[in-house]
Amino acid sequence: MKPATIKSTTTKSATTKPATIKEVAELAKVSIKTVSRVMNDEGNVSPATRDVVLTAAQRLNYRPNMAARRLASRRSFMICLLYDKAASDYMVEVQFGVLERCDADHYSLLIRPCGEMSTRQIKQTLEQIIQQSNADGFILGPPLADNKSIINLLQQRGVPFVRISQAPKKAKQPCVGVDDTQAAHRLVSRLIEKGHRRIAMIRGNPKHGSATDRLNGYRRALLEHDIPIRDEWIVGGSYEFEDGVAGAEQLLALPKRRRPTAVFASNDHMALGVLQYAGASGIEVPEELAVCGFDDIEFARFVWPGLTTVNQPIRGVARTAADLLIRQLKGEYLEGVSIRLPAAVVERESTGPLES
Amino acid sequence: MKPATIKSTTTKSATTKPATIKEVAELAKVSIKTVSRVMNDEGNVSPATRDVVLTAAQRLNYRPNMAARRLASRRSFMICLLYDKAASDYMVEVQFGVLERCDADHYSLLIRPCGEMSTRQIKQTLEQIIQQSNADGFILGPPLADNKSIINLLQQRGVPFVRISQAPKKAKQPCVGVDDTQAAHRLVSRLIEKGHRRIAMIRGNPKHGSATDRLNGYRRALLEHDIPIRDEWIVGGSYEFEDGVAGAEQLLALPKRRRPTAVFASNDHMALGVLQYAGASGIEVPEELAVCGFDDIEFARFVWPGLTTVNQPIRGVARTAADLLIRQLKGEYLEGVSIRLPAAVVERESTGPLES
DNA sequence: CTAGTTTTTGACAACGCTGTCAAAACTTGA
DNA sequence: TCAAGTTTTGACAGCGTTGTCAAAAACTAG
Repeated sequence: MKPATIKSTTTKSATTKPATIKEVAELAKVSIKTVSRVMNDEGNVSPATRDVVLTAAQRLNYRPNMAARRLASRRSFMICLLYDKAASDYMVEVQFGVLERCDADHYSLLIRPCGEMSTRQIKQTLEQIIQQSNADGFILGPPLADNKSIINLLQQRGVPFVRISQAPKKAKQPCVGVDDTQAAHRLVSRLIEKGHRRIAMIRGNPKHGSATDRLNGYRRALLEHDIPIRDEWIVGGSYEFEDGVAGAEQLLALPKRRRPTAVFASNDHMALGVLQYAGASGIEVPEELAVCGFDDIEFARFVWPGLTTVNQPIRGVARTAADLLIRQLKGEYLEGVSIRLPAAVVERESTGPLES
Repeated sequence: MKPATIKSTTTKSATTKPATIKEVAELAKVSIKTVSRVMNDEGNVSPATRDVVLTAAQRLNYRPNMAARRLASRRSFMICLLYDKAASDYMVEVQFGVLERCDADHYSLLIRPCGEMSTRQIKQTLEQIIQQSNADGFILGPPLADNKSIINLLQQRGVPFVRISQAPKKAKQPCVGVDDTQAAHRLVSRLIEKGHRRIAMIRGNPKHGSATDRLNGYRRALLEHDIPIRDEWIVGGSYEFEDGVAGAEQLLALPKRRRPTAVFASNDHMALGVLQYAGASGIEVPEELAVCGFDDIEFARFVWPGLTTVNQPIRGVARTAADLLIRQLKGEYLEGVSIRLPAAVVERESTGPLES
């Protein structure tokens, strides 16, 4: 049976209530199921029918009702981004990246910051999201991405998820991250090339896999250049500005000849802390002390001297994570996939004159 | 008819598929409608029945399926936060605030950054969200909150929304904001108290209502102290770091006696730009030049000298906005409501010694 | 031209809830 | 005790899709 051709009429007024699949079907003189097939690109629809349906849909300004679709298909077309409060710039970038990919496939994004929650609370929240909102999948930002307990829960429940983490480990779930070790290695090597031999490091929050990776990069760079690794040049921290201040204080209190000439802080916040301490105590950067960080947050270029650091392709990582998740939701098999995007060293004034 | 009491049995295993309203009804020996009433606090349910239903629900670990609820009730229990890309710290705070309130009433939050979209595109996106996702209401962040065209669209469609804006204007829709004029006035007054007479201002992005307000506060403070307002001390800007740098350059290029001793930048980004320019050109802050900003972004306290600025209760504003929206959705009549939260001046080193 | 195969189409029952409306059960007052 | 209210409860029809399965149509090969 040939579907009827549609005669043009006036477009529906903007304030009318949305057209339903039934109306489209009537206008196109086909069954609602056929309309459904067309809207979902299910195939097995003759091109002619497809056209008729499409123009009918367009004429009525039809958009499938998500609630109905969700109910009937038992999928929510929602993915949930779970994250700690983390650095705000970082998360905004992640959100952008994920959203970009979601939009392409008409997924909605649910955001769920878990800053002040215990693991127990997070798990409870997760249960609720899975059951109530029916999220199709999750993206875990750091450091939740490395939380065994949460991963297990998701795995048990059989909900697909992708981790954004620097530490892929042996986990089966897809994981996207930046090669922190390599980047840290490059950064420290650069310091060595510039003539530094006494290079200190301020470590990151041990809860984040990235902290270890960055430390390893530092170690490897020193080893490769036969520079001994001294414990007194490796101070603790947890990614906060104040840790940088404290670390700088500790390092610069060392007797002159054991005092480092360069500091690699595991992230920019801490590096800025070092910068502030140096500024406050009259120590010239970079002349007396070279400083570098990691992350390339917005303010790395706003301070004086500009901070040498590592720029991570956060948005790209996030987009990739979303991509992996959506592909999984479409049925692709991605077990064990782990993608690491390279990060670039950004040199600014805090490690010496740029023309060097 | 008395509903049956429920005998305790083993709790449902975690991996079982979610219980439905029907199952709860069966267990409680009531109709599904009654369960629905209890779950929605509809009233007209006897306390005894209520208890029975509640324990049944608990025993089955029942959570209403959102998709079904949405479809049946023609509400989505979703609100959409629409914003420009804006400063990331700002938006993260807004998100937090809105989420806090949303969680309390089991609303989901849809985020929709419109950074690189034209007004036309935004309107299209809006239509889609309204029709497809059925968002119950919107929260507009600045500067979208001041976009006539968007407001009109929402109004026409009859979708409730709340604006987050400094410039309530005469609009009918509820609006929440910070009293920027007052805050700027206080800040500049403080500078005057400290002895400054030659106070410059770097203006904000004219698209944001806040830019005008802050300028007005500056003006009023000067007027009140009989300090003439000089055009050469008011330079343009659009809230970007670089505008601060450029503004500082322009201001500090003035001949010595007309050169300002203090600069009020309309936001922290620009103030940090001023700080950087000063640092790079060997001008001492605060000795030669006092600097202050607006917003109290995270880095205001991380630079040296720490930046004097205005701390806005962003999270509170956002929470209030969400509150107004949700109350509207519940049927409250809030036309014309406009709430302004006060902001606090935060003094740091950039405007002189703190003990002053 | 026919039987067999594949492709295209449609009827109709879910999906899990809320809205409507009427029935049942309780109150109240005379 | 009964009629007239009021409160509590339930039956059942949607809500707008998708999934299932079978029928119809269109091809293919002999």
